Amino acid sequence: MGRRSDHSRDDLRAMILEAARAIVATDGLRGLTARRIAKAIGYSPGTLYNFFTNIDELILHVNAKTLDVVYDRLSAASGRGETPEAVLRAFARAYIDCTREQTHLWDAVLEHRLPEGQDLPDWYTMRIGRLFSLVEEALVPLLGPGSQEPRRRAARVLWSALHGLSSLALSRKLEIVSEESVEAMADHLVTTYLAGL
Amino acid sequence: MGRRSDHSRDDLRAMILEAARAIVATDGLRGLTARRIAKAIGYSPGTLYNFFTNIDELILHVNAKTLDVVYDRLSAASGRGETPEAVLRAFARAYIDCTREQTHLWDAVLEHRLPEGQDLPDWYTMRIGRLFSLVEEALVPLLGPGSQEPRRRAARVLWSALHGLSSLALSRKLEIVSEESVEAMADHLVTTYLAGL
DNA sequence: AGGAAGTATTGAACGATGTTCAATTTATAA
DNA sequence: TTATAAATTGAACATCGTTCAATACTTCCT
Repeated sequence: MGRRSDHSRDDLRAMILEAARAIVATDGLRGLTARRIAKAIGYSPGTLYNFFTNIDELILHVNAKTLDVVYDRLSAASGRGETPEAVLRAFARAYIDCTREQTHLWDAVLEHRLPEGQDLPDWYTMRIGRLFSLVEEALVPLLGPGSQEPRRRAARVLWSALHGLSSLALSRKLEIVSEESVEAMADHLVTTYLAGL
Repeated sequence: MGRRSDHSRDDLRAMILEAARAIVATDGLRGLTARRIAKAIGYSPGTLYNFFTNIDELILHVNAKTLDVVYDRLSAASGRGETPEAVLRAFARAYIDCTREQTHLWDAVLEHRLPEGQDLPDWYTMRIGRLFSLVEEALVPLLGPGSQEPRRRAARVLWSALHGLSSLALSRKLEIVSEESVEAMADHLVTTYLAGL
């Protein structure tokens, strides 16, 4: 079989990623294989390698999409809330909700590692940086716009802390009884940390 | 080939785990294969399956050992420090040092997931629980021995926060903009959170 | 001592994986 | 219409985890 015109180049690329995303969403990273993606879109495995150099890069794009979704959710949540504390609590809540609604997709973000020696590409790290920035902006009213360094640090620490909380909760390593308690713990974390500042 | 008497049953089991651990330590989880472990100890791949039901269970044991090392290090560090804050800072420091010294081994703990639907065995979750307990004990002088629930929560939140910090640091997702050391951020986290309490 | 019973170990085999690439087929340009 | 370029295939390769009949060794019993 040779060149087809069933789909444009961009469409095909999008189809691959969408199929991969759907597989990860239902079966996790373990369920993702080149042959399965290919079958899902009606192409052969080799076609994937016209768009991605290997499966790792493809996963990176799937994860980038997940990061985008989280970013959008947090952006939407940043409006709800007057005080910085309220905004940050909304962030925490949105983040936890997000990871709970798409467990496998978020798990893929945490689980996946590039092979030894390979660094994350810039277009990927930028998406992580954006999340930090969101928190940083929320801290401006509290710490003042002048002092960049303390604000930067606070944003990183606070975000990392929330990340740790939700990641342990996701893998059920917190031995939590009810699901409500993760939110309660996040609230507690935000309040206490801000009070400490 | 049939039954050998080169090593006792316990020795052989220990050899398998030690070989697996060495491989993970140098090449990460990606480098770990049944055949490679077998070759390292001079046995055939099939032998591994006399001791472990599958590779996932074997990895779980490798990770359990890593958790034990971390626990021992934290225990040793708990002596250094008068105030709760000093103890917790020592914890944070020990934890970060630990994950930095054995990057790949700790990465394996974070990276590995069991197949869908399988829960972590009790002998594994206990090792996680012990780490929480360590933090909880350090909080007794601060929160009093009576109130279990707030102490429990504080321990979980604080530990999760440290975990998030070091896990993001390990995957180099924190140094995206700032240069500040992880140790400084951990110190800041402990101080601020305790102040907030 | 010698044979029987039992057990540990093997290694070939199976189905799956990621990845490559010559061959093929189609679209486009001349 | 023909020539050129591009995209798609699918068989092939090496490797993976895992299984299991065959085998070679230990141990036990007589």
